[in-house]
Amino acid sequence: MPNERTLVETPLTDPIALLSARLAPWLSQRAGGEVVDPVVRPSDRADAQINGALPLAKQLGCNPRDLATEIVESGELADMCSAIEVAGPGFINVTFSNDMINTLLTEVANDERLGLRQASETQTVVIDYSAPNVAKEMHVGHLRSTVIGDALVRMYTAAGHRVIRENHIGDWGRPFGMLIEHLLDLGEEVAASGLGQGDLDGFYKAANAKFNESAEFQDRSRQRVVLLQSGDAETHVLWNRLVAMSTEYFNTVYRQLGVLLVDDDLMGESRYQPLMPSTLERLEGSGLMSESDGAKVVFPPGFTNRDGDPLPLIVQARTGGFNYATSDLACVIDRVERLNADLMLYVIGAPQQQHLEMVFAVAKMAGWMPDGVSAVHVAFGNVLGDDKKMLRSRSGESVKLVDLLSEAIDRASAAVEEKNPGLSDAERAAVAQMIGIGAVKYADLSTDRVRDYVFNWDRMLAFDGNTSPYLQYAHARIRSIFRRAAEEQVSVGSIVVEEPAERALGLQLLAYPAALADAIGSNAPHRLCTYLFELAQLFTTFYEHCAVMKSEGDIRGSRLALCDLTARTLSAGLELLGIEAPEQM
RNA sequence: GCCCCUGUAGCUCAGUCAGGAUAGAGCAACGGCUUUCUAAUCCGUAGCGCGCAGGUUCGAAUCCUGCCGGGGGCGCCA
Repeated sequence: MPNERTLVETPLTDPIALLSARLAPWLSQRAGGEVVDPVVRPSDRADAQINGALPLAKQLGCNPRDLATEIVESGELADMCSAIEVAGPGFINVTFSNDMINTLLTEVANDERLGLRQASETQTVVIDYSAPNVAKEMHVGHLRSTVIGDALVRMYTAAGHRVIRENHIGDWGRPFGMLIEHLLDLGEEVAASGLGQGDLDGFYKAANAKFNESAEFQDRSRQRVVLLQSGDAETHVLWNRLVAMSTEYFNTVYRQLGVLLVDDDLMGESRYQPLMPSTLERLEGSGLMSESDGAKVVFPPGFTNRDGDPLPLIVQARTGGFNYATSDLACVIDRVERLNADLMLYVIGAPQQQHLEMVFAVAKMAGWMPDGVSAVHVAFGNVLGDDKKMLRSRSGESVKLVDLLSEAIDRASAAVEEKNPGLSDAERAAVAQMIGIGAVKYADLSTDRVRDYVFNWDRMLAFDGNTSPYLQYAHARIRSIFRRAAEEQVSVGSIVVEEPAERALGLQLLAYPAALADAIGSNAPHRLCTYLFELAQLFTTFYEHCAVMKSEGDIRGSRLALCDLTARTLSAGLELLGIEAPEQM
């Protein structure tokens, strides 16, 4: 797996990274040539603390306080700091000089990329996400995959990688026999008015009910599956209709949600069917495959079943059919050999963990994932209701994603109308869309994805706390300042931090690339959320304490520049999360 | 039975990957600031010792072991 450093280039404008880079050679020399991590961390006692003296002193067998003192007295860091002192058992507390902060901020303010550097080694990153099923409703589980995957796509792209989106839709398999037969029974006109209008659940349930009730329908369905798999032309036309109607519907959801997925990203299960025989042949040739209970299987080491016996990955059922393990293996081959993937992310629910681990293990054993190529299961937990159980509608069914999104927009619209009645209908609609969708996405992205989270309208739409509206509001306020600045014909000047609130805001602005690196390194968008929330908090503190337009001259120019950089950082960060930043709200 | 994830203030969550100095935020509670650059804000008070018990370490929410609660997975569906 490529390490964090190759995924995100070390920023040249982050004081902590600069401090670390400055200190590392000195420490290394002191340690006799070994590579030493200075262990520089943000601190609440100063701007940063250097902890590296403690472990190094232990290694060298000297007193940690003396070593820390030695570091301070070396003068190595003198030009970066306005204060530097040894504390406690050997910590070094560092206060960055305002000169350095101003220089770095000026550099970032003049940089369209806000200090982010292009990766020196571009990786090809394949991201598998969303994956709804044809003729089935999208629900909150798809929300998570779609929203998290979309954020990762944007983040990796921003870091300078080549990102390939893969929407592995469920467009193949046994249910398609009954779905096609049901389509025929209804007639295409009627089916289109159902599926095309987004009544996927109704269609699927009706087909399923018929399947359970009618032996005759079951027969037809089974025969239809055979026809589909054997490539019967008429059947394929019908199948294509089903897929087309569903993907059209998915696209309306994607547009509503504001994610990047388009038709070119569709890479459904059906696409891997032709690759499966050769996948099996290659497995056979590798000598890994064996037979068990009539099925063709591979036993990756380390997996056991209930009885403690080795657990197989079944690649061909007793009946001769392929299954999702075969398909997923073919998929790995395709991504590595056709797409040249260096890194494959699977944004799929946590229950699939063992399955994916087994697939990855087998792919490695077979040599399909050579050194330098890696696959990561980006797992996520469930969306819960207030009762801490899986989110359900009042009638006890899973919640349709479209209903959820339109409710979000309705609620946002009502809030906007109350808070800012001056907006025109069109403006309100646009803002409500940004706020409602942003709130839903941010609620999903802002907690550690492996945990379940509780879905709560009031909390996610609140204008304070760690929410999307709070961040959007901070942005809108800045834009408001600039509307006024334009009227008064004043513009940004050069940044000179003076007040504590200005300084704190400035330091946070410089930490943007590091925050992205952190988020990418663990495929954790919530880390970016945390950063942006802190940024918004520091901005509002600054906003309260440092009047911008009421100040004058260089101070006003500097504050405007800080405002501008903050707005750009908020907007860019939100964009990486797939959330829009309104000009007013 | 085995394996995986999870357990931090009343509530919702950061912090665990890379161990550091009195454990953080938001909400709710309480108390302040307002003829505002959008108060959809800001300032302050109070509240947790991190599921439990051991261990490693100069130092543990963070690493290790065991146990407990919650969720999930464990052969021919995907």
